[in-house]
Amino acid sequence: MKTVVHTTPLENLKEKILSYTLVDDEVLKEQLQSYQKLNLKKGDTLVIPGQLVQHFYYVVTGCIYYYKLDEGAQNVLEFYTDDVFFTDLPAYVKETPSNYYLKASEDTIVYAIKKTDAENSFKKSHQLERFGRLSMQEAFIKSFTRIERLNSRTNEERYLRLLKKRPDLFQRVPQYLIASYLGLTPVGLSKLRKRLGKS
Amino acid sequence: MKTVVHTTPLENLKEKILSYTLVDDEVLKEQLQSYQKLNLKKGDTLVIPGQLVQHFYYVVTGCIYYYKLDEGAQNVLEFYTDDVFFTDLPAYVKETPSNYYLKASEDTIVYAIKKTDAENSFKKSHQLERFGRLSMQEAFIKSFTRIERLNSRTNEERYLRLLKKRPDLFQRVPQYLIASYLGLTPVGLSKLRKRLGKS
DNA sequence: GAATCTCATTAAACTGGTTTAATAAAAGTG
DNA sequence: CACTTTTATTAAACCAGTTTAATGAGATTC
Repeated sequence: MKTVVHTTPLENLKEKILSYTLVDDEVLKEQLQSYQKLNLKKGDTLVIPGQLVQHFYYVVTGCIYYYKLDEGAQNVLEFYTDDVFFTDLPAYVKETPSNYYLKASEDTIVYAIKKTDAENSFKKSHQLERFGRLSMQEAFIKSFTRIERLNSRTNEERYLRLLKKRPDLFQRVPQYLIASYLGLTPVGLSKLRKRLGKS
Repeated sequence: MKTVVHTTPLENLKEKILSYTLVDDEVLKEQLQSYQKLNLKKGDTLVIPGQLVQHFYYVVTGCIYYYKLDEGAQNVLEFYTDDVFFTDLPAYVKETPSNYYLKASEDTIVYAIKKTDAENSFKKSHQLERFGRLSMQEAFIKSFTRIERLNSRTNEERYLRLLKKRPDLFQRVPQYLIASYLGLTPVGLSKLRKRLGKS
């Protein structure tokens, strides 16, 4: 009989928060109670265009992709996978209808916290406010590296970089979504791959 | 004789901070004392590659552009103009040498706060921590809209959008930097403009 | 005010993408 | 298993950008 160290999803979230800054146990406990667990099936959506975005999310396992439709074409901005926070921030902050989809590309477990709860906790606790600042800072830096890549690399470099940095994506997400993320058409990515394969 | 309401640069900064959240007067006063005023001439740099980035900055007037060199070519990521906070965040946060330049494209006044001072103030004051979080959130959203544009628009749309949103840039910054910001060569931008002019 | 720099435009040849459409292969589904 | 749906590849025609190099037009400097 095997002894398994069982990590609950909520413990993942707790560890994640503590990775940013120290938070007293009672405060953290109360904060964690504000999160609601959601089990999403492949294809389920958290947000669709026109909706208000009243939650902040955390992916425990699975993959959420963030995209919009431009003249019928999916346009992928980001993939959120294991142990990251996300939401549609512009809509969340401004409380205006979203222009985006947040959709599970596979079965996915997320925790959701209501904006009002999140804001109250920031107001009540300096420590959680700090966690908020630092996680936002991290998100900003990630977003910055995205800009860096979009701006400065050729498609080929971006493809190779993604292949190296997030190889799991190529297993779990269809290639046409990756093409979109790289700013290519599926045809374009296919040609690029062919070109590389030959050399 | 004219009566002029004179706004000092420091008052700009004060207003900016208060635009995010309430901060008690004494706390704010102390915070403002941590900022050092810098008068930059056109071409002066705040950061060059290889340097550590130990300050957070605020542009009062003027324009700082944020770029790196890729095989000799300037690659512009952002222009920071009046009343915005900025720094080279990845280098600032990780305390690793910068890969970028921060350079004045015209005579520019900035305020600078040392990282240690900034961090202390966040630690001491929940209100300033909150200011930190909200300003970071705003920066993230701006960066996000940049990704949105880089990712989803054609060069033509991006050009027209920039022309509309930040017409001042076209007056104060050479066109080849704008081309770089749009992800084009100077030649490419020139052709694009020609094409548009004709139609 | 002549000489020098800096910046924008144009031309020509080239290229890595696009679109559209057909085909092939793989993955669900009853 | 056969059927349908989804995803990836290929081909062909096209185009918006690239590079390189020459020219032009404004600023700057002495």
